[in-house]
Amino acid sequence: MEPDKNTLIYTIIGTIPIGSVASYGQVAALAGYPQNARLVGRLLKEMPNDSTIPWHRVVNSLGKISFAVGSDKYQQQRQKLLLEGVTFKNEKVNMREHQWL
DNA sequence: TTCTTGACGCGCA
DNA sequence: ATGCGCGCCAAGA
Repeated sequence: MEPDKNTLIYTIIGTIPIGSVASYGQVAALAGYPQNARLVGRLLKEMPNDSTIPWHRVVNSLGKISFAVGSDKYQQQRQKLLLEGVTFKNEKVNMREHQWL
């Protein structure tokens, strides 16, 4: 396997503090891949379920969860964020208060 | 090997 | 605010 990008990305996501969120694009940029937000999404999708990384703190640039509203995954992520004190406004995170960086 | 997909993002109308 | 097109690029069919 090629742990390079993966490890770096996972590490970065791991540094997102509780109560805040980052966009796929931001994480990608920090990892040195500006322009490739999809890379982040793909890795998260293929990440092992037993991993402890806070994947739920990653949302799209609009502050919305990248899953169909009402879907199982959507509910899960929303719930995790709510538990950390993240507030929403019409299915969108209040970026003004929770945006990382 | 080519074509389609997709946990994205940005510029423009 | 909303929709559309295009760029990105690895995985799957």
